[in-house]
Amino acid sequence: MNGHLPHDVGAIAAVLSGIPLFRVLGESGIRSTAQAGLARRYRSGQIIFHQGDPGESLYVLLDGLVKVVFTTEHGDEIVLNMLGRGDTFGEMALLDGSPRSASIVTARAAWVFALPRARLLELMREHPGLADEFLRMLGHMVRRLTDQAADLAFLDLGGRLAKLLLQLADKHGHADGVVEMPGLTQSDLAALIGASRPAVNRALQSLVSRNLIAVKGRTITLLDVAALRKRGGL
Amino acid sequence: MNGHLPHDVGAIAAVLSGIPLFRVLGESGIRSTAQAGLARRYRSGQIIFHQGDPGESLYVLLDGLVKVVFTTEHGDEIVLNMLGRGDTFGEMALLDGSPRSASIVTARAAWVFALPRARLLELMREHPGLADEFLRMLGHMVRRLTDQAADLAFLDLGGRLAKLLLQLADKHGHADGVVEMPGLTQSDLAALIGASRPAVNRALQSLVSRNLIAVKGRTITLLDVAALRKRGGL
DNA sequence: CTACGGCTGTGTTCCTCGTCACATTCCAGG
DNA sequence: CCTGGAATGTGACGAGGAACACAGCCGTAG
Repeated sequence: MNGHLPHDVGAIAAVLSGIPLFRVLGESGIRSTAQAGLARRYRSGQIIFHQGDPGESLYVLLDGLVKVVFTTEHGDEIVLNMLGRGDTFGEMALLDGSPRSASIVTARAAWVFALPRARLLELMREHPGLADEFLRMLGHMVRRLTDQAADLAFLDLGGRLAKLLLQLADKHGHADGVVEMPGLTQSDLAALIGASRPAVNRALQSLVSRNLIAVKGRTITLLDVAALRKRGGL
Repeated sequence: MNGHLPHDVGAIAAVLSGIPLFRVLGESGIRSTAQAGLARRYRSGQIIFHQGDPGESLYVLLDGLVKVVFTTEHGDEIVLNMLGRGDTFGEMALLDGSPRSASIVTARAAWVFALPRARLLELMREHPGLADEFLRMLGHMVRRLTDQAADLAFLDLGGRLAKLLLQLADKHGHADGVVEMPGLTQSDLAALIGASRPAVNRALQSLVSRNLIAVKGRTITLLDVAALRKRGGL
């Protein structure tokens, strides 16, 4: 959140051009896209959209961190993914016109770019390669979800937690092995691996006691990546 | 498997035209597609392709029943889906060029149509609407998988089984509520809901004892759909 | 500075379900 | 009509983790 104005087109275009999905649009396409959408800022803990809403925009997370939350009919929540700078969300409801399949909640302050559906469809007509990129992206999503299902079926809680920490460090970590996460509570970790909060706490303690990780406040440092990988079934 | 010759183009075209994905090709497109691919027959228990193989074809299940099997590095297997007449498989590896993400195993004799990648790409160039259909299909797949993940996280074994039976009856059932499945053992049911085989057996017995279902050999009849839906968290 | 609300750390209890072990039934092929 | 291998039905046992309950902690807002 480097002090950019909400609608600094240059800054928006800069982020967009770092995303494979938009790269196919070329320099000029990216610039006009940046102008065709709307950028907004959100404080931590806000809801960008709700599961069940009609889907009228594609979103790009220009900066910040958000949770993808799926809620069952009974109010149970599972966090499907954490998204960071450069990630997109809201594609699914757009592409097939169905309601939003999950909610998006900011885990810390976020800067978000929204591209209206109509403009996206135009872009897809002008740039046939864009559809291919979406196919690739959805394909990747399908693979991630099948992995997640397999993990839930075959890994115990400790294994899922170890794997999660490795993934978080890989995707959102700062220096090597440091997972800093303002806005990510142990309850969130629990919702990410389908477990109860106390159980996650105990699993973390167990990893600490074996010197696989160190926990200080809300920052987790991975001390023994090899052992964690083993614990996570890799 | 109504005695059609393996390469009966008319019969193939008939099945293809019942599939939304191909409907956008129009009558003539379907016919030429039917001729551009290869139909094969498989016995029960055969493997159509292996997870990890390169993906060189899109498949359409003209008739029969197949399992989509995902195998972990340790050899544990989860059945991601059962596919029947008119379902397609093998899209994913095709669309992004990555290896097959799961194996396909016939659960009973099957008649399968394979369309080579090159021909599919041609079709997508000629018919831009085809990409949209794939996007819709993948979107649907993503939704199914998130549901499955939520089920694994929040439903107990009995609930997952009840839900599974309802889905199987809905998709592959004969008359109302009858799930007949030659080739689907209780081990397969277990692999579909991420549970052990003995546990599935006991859960079935439990449903029988409460008169929610009847089991005779490998045929399951749903007696009390409402109660099953409730048990499955619907 | 103090108070309050959310997060974190732990104990206790109970129940689900995995694992192992076996008996029984079913079916296909000799 | 046997016979063997696979699928099914059950029992016993133990571990993992959910649910509940509560005690320290830590920061933010009065």
